[in-house]
Amino acid sequence: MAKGNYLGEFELVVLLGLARIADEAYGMTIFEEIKVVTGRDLTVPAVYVTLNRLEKKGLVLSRTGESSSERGGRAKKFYRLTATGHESLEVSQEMLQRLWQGVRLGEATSKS
Amino acid sequence: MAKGNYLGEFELVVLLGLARIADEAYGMTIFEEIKVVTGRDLTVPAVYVTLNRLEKKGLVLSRTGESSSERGGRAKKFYRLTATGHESLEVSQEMLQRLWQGVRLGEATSKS
DNA sequence: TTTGTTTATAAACATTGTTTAGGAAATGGC
DNA sequence: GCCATTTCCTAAACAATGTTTATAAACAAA
Repeated sequence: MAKGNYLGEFELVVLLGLARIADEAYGMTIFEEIKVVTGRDLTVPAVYVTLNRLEKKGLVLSRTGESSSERGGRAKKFYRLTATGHESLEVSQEMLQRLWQGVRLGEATSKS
Repeated sequence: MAKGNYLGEFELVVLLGLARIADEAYGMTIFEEIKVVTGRDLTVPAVYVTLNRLEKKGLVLSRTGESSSERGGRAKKFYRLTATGHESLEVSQEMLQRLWQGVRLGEATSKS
């Protein structure tokens, strides 16, 4: 396992997408949430792959929903954050906040 | 090239480390800055590898410093952000801000 | 049983993250 | 000069994460 075990870029995005959804979050919902909020051009499987990896790492947990969707379709897998996933978010947040503090993005970057 | 071309997790960290240093930023300085600000347990080569990749992508630019360090030692490579690198930071910042907004980290995550 | 819908997985490949080992370029003492 | 030491950087390999393409599971309705 990696040294610090920090969240990858997309892992963070998916985790935040999940965290934003109050209830009954599953693959498609998370996909939509990310797409809407970020405008990012992602694909559905990308989200699934990442959710599976996050689950393997213990950052999220899933339960399989009851079979009957409105009309047809495979059962949903609902996700939620674990305590560890929650902590990972906090760690990422703190680290990024500290790094961003002291950065002035609006000014000249090249003078020489 | 990747779809959205977003900054990787460590790429962002290095870019921010660089951005925080007003002048004469080079490998060791950036390494130290990241270490001090984040408390992260990184290695020097990790920073160099990433700087090289960022330069290849046009996000940073380097110039080789004059040879004379205090007493002995190879010449430094000073780095600065390019306009593109600057934009990448802005894009990352906006995306993360939007995602974080609406996330309440202080509350219960599991109820069922 | 066939068709259509929704959701999810599998496998492969590309990029990024991290480590281990070593080389380049300078200084100072002998 | 030659050798040891200091400082900084590179190379190559491997591990983890990001992304795509193709495909399958599970159900409803015709």
